[in-house]
Amino acid sequence: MADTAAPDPARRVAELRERIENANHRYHVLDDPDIPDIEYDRLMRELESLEAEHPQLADPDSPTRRIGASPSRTFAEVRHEIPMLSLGNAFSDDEVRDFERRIEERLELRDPMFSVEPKFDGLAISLRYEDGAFVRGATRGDGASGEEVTANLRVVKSVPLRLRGTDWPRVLEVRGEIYMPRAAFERYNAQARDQGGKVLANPRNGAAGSLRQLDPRVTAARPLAFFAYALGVVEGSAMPDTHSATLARLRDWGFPVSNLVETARGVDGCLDYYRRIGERRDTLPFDIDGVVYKLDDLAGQRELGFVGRTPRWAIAHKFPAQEQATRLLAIDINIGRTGAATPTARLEPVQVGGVVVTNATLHNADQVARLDVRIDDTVIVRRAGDVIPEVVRVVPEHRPPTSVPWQMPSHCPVCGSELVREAGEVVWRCSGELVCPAQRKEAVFHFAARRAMDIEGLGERLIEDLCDLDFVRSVADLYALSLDDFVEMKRRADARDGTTPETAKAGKVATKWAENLVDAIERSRATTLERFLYALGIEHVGESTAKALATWFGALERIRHLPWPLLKLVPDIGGEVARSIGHFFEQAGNQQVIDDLLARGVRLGDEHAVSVKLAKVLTLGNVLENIEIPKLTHKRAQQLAEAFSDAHALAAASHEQLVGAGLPADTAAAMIAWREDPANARLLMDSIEALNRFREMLQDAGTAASAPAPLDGQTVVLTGTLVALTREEAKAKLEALGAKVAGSVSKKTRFVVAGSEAGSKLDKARELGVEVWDEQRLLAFLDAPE
DNA sequence: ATGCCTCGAGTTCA
DNA sequence: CTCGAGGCAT
Repeated sequence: MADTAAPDPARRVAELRERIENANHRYHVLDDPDIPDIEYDRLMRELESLEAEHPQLADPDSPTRRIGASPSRTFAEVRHEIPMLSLGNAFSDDEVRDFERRIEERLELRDPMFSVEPKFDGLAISLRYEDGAFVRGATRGDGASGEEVTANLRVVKSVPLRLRGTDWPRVLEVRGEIYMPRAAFERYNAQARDQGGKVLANPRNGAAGSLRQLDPRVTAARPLAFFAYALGVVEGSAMPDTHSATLARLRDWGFPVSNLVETARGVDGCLDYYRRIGERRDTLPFDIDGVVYKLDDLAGQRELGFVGRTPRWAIAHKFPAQEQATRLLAIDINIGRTGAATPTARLEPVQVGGVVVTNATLHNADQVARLDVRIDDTVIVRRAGDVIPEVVRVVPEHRPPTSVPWQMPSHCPVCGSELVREAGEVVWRCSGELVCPAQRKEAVFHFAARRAMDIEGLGERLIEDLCDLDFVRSVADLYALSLDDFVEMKRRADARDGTTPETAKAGKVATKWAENLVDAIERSRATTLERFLYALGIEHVGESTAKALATWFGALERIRHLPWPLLKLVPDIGGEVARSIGHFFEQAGNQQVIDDLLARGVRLGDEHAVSVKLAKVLTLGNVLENIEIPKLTHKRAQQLAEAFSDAHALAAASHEQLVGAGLPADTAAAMIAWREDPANARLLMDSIEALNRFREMLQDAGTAASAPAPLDGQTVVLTGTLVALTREEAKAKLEALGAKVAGSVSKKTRFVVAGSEAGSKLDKARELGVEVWDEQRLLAFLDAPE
């Protein structure tokens, strides 16, 4: 059979490629091999040697290339022109019935046909074909954009490199699931164990991890497979009008489509399918976590549309979350940044849904009481729909007779300070504040976080060591650390742990990590007021509040010594938040830390003048109202402010003068009595001084200040997927024009920008009669704001 | 007082 | 991501 003459290498190469791809298709897609492995290997070797002899015949789509190209540095981002969906979940028959009833009502029909399929437990991807050739593959990512993993997908044998047949569209995107068959997973792990390699936790993580390999040759060694189940962009040719026919067409083109896919009529057909698949679940060659029902008729799908990012025409019917019984070994207390004491269950390690679970949060003392979880209990652990393990309940039969209800300890396990609970609050907190090492560590961790000071490389372990070995007592100490300090710290940590110092092994050159850290710390010195305020870790001050403080007051000095009741002048800052900020700045220790940070070179590059927005709310009446003088209502405060042109005169006014200004006698008396307290008198004076100071600044800054931003004070909402801009970019640009970008639509919303696949927010906007813009209009507006 | 809406805080594992 | 609670409008 061998053509020893080999007259035309090009023709032979083409022939070999075709035969090998056919064999691949029969083997990997149809699961029906037509030639023995030995024959396949022989063809492959022949092709390899021909390609080596005749480099001009090389082709990136040759089957020999499936073994993998050389490593790439990182993954590029790929935007999905048509976003990749997430599905709504149903956990009960009733939820499926609701789903079906909604479709029947909206489309006014009975018992529609559904395409029903297993829900593969793998990794969703999108494959792009142009003129029949595979050109790009990407992970689902967040649905709007994912990572470009073309090289890794090329080595997956059931991914066609070229489409079969001829009638395919010019551009075709096929969506589906990459998964690792169970047998292949077992085989891989057995081998890995033998060779002392890394064992994969479960097939799903195996698939996900394999695709994210930077080196496709590693991916090639992992046994991955693919199932197609949906379309993305299609250009240049008509497609069938049902989902099931679409899948059949994909099959013809060479895509693997699971043979468990069926059609079913109405809810009964769906539920029947669910049960049949459920029975077979354990014997299937791959993991599934439920089944998916999709309305088969594509016109009906279009009519139904989306709610948010999930389609109304499809739903995932999940199998019950996997539950496991295990022993609860202990309940530890975790102390967070704010001192919150969170009970955590330490569990006998147990496999739940494929991963080993050893910890599960118990949320708070009330939750522990509700479940009546006790040490040594046998508990049921579940990895609910998503990932995070939770304790569902106790198995009372297995409870040891001597067990006693668990109680929140009275003192912090870390620093020994008392644990206290505010009236009406659920959480217990460590009262140690600055002295509690746990809180200090968390504070440093928060400070260094990406969204705060963004000190790259300063992670949990390092912070732990720095704090434990006393190199860092406050965040300001970070800025006094030298290269030698880091090296010395590492030496002591190694000595403490009895580990062999890497520095000793490799000589003194192994300090690159320390150099990087010193650099990272240096870089973080240049920051913004907003990030700095957030980094301080003041309770109730997250990114959004930090930003508000920064824009309204413009400079740290104006905030850190402000009588805290005045913070309430800023919208969205109320009593609780203002008090918390005040409490923070009242502590000398915190002020010292800020002084140290500034002295050690932290620079707030964006400090600016007070916002003119303050002028509107900065009135004597508002100030009086916000410092909460007893009996002084909003109306009375405004009235009083009208009567006194000189704020200082008001602060010193006698009972008679107050009554003269129109205040009822008892209100005046209450104010005088309140003022007797030196602390209150002081607050009044300080507030008035701050008021006058800001007024002057506002005048100096010039009332001629810039015209108000076009969208000043207006709220806009983004929904759906934008094409030209990312959501972040759009948000930044709108904010630059003075807008506030909110997450949900209300009557106050000025307009909603709706990208493609816009969902419930768009519905809501229409319902409330809020103006809706498309992306074009937004772009035009950003280009030339009116 | 009541009911949205948004923001903050906390959490698991690879 | 989910829950709770703070802020604000009704």
